[in-house]
Amino acid sequence: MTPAPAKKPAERPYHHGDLRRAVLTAALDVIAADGPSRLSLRDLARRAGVSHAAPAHHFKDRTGLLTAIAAEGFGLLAAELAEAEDLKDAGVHYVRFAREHPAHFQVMFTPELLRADDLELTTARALAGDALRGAVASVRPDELGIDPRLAGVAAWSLAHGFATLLLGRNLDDPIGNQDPEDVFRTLAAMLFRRDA
Amino acid sequence: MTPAPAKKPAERPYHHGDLRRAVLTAALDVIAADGPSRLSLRDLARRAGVSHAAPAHHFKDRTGLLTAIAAEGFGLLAAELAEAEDLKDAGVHYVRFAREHPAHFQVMFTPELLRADDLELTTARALAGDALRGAVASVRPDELGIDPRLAGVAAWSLAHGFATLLLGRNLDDPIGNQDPEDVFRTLAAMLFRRDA
DNA sequence: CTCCCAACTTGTCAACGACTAGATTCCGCG
DNA sequence: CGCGGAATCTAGTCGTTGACAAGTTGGGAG
Repeated sequence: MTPAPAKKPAERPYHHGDLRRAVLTAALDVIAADGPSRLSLRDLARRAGVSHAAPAHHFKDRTGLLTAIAAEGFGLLAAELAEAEDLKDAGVHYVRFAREHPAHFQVMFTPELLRADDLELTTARALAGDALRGAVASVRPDELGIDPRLAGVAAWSLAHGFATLLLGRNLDDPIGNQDPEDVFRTLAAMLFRRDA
Repeated sequence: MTPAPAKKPAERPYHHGDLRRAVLTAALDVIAADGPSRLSLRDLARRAGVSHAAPAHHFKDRTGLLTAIAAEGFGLLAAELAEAEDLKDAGVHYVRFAREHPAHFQVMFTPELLRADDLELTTARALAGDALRGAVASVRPDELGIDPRLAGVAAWSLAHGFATLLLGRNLDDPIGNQDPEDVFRTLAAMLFRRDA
């Protein structure tokens, strides 16, 4: 039997074709523009040209939609971190991810919007966690001189804080129009410089 | 006809007394427990024992309430930072503030929930910004060896990221049951250790 | 071809934010 | 003391939303 990948061959008959993806994409637009609070399932349905209850069939409810977005985000983050060459570079990729997927990033770290026990979410998050720990392990222990677990927390905190403040437009003044990734490289160098 | 028999010592008079403070406090409870998204003006009114439209008189609308909370938060943060002795200590106080006022902290850095041009908010934020810059200025330039503005960004990013991840319960595994402030002191030491 | 089931629709309900008009109480000022 | 304006709170309403229930459509497996 053909697996029937079910791409979208039709315009918009009774069946939308790929409503799930359409709703996800529209949701990401709304969140990036106005935040998760202004997200409305009915609005997404309108944008997709379907009835007001159609999205619920794919995501159960609002929380389900946001959980799906977070899970997708952790998958994308894991892929991004996998490309990093060392811990400092992982931070750069972390910041890049936040800037390229601001909606995902925002939802991923707003736990009260998510179904914490969702399987897809927890596995995707674990994947991203593995990627981070892998980056930490790539540093020779004598290079940082402290518990590698704390080094991971330090790197994560610095990257997460920088990314969060950046997305919240809190760093516009201090860093002006410099490339954020370059600025972050400087910060990371402060954290991981070897003692002479 | 005398009104209904008084059930409790303080049967609700027509005027609440300090509804503004009561609504603020209740809102902080709700936000700390369930996040700003589950905040409902009508629910707060019920908790305070007033009609569903009463809170709007003090805060105009939902955004007004959240803006008032953020402004109060920046004031509290400025006071907390003013007690710091140096930049590293300012970070410790920043983390302490986030733990002691999680609801304020969350709202302060969720700009899409706030009225950005609100006067009280902008002045309070400026106050906190001054406090942070003051802490940065307390460091002798040769001690960090880089642009002091970037040092401020680094310190803020580290403290903000650590606090954010902490409140989101993302660091439960890595730091176990250690005192978060102690952990942060270690991280800050990484950032600001002098070369050689 | 038939039947099953996922995708989608229509209808409904309670809750909410926002707005309006009106009632009650407080307080400054004469 | 009392008067009048203003602050505070109530009551009613409207449009929107999330969630749910029940019915409809159509594609595809057998």
